[in-house]
Amino acid sequence: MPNTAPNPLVARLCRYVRLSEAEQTVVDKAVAGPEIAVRQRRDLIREGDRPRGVPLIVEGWAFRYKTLEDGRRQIMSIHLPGDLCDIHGYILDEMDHSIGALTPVRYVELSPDRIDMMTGYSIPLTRALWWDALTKAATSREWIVNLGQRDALERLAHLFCELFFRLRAVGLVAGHSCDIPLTQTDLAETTGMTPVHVNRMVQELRGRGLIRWKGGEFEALDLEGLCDVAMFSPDYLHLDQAGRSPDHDG
Amino acid sequence: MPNTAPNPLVARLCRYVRLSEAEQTVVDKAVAGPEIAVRQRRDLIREGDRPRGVPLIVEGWAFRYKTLEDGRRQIMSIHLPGDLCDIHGYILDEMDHSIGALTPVRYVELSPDRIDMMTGYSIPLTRALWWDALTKAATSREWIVNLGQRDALERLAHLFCELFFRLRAVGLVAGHSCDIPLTQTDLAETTGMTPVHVNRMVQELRGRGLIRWKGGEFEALDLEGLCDVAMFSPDYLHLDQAGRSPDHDG
DNA sequence: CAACAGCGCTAACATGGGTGAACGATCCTG
DNA sequence: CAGGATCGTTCACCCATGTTAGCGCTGTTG
Repeated sequence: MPNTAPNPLVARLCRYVRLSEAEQTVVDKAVAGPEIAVRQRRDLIREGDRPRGVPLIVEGWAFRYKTLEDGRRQIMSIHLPGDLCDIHGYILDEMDHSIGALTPVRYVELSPDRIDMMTGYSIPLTRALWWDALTKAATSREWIVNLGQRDALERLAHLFCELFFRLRAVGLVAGHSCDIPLTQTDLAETTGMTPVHVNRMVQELRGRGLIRWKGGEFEALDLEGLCDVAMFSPDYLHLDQAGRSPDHDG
Repeated sequence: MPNTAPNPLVARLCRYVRLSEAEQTVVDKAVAGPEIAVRQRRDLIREGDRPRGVPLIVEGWAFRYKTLEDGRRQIMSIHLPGDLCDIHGYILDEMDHSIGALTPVRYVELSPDRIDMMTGYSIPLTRALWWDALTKAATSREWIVNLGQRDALERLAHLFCELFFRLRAVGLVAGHSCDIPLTQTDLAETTGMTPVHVNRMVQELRGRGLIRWKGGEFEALDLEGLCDVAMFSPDYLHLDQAGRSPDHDG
């Protein structure tokens, strides 16, 4: 089958390390497999399930979340196209949280042996996969800082910044605009506030002329200003090419 | 040199997987090396430094933290004896946060090649190391849930529960007691509240007869009650032997 | 077309937790 | 022994954020 669309995992790993033809082929083979489609608001995997393999998001937005006994829910991470969800997570017996689809999602499930095929293949490939895992760990730590130290406005601004930079790194930003298909309730469950307060803070960011956001269409009117409010620095994303041209989708 | 004290990393990995004599020897060799002592409140590594190797905590408590421009500080994780700090973190060019010593700390720094020696040695060993890394990732996610969804009392109770279970798993609990050598300011920087409010919440937990905590000596007077308040479930720690006898100190 | 659900938005009110300041106890140090 | 630092503790006050309720728009479905 002809590979018209570029393999999103190859693209991701090339951000970290220069991969040889042979290495790229290995990754291609690992990713070759049936794409699975999940409808919006359905789960890819549920807490308590035995993990089957490692989801690689091909299209759409997914998220990890955990629900407390009394129904409160926290979104613990957001996964964009090209994101590998917890490589090696399959060795645990049981999921301690769920992964759901924020939008319609298409993903490939990499089986353990395909993962092993990649991780064992060569030093650069191993390194690239590790780099990816470390970046995710760093992001998760940054969310802890966000929730622990920043106030509501800063927190929201920070999340917008992170999403913007991550989307840009995978070519999903055109000019200063991108899709952010989250509801205000999603943002609330991500930033640990109520939907009502998210609304107040969104209005504030709009009022300051920092963002436009309507019907899922997001525009960073003043990216620098937004970063300032958030005290955002993209270091933790370890984007090699953080400064590269945003409209690089050719 | 005779190994009187058992290798803490071997002990840790044996929690996850049964290791052969040969595998244990490999781990022993990887850990063999000079112990480094850090004084209380000093840093093991600072943000911006190039990581040298992977610290393995032998004794004492360490913590990762990040400081915002305006001085606010968040503790992102706590490392107890036997904890390996971010295996493979050395492949990043630069630390995006710091690691400090809460108490006097003794640690060994595993060089990259020693890490590689272990990770490549055998399937069970690789798996054990992964298991450990995954557990840390899960803990980090749980902290996100804690900060995002639980209120101050629950958050504090949850932290005490986590520390208690983790200490118990490494044999540092006797009966229902253990050392928790944190100041209330440390707890504040961990749970995202002010020291004043930490104090109020500690009093509340004491008042309910759930804990005793004085001069660093902690006692879980009513562990079940504490877990209830916190909505704590130890699942995410993936302790094989969560229920084992607490006073198992040889 | 009617009914309904999801979403953004607003308003009035309630409260959890922050703020700033102070005091005593303990410990270290000169 | 005096002075200073650190830590736990308390208090009075106030603000950021939660709570509850409701409105209107839009899209979906029978």
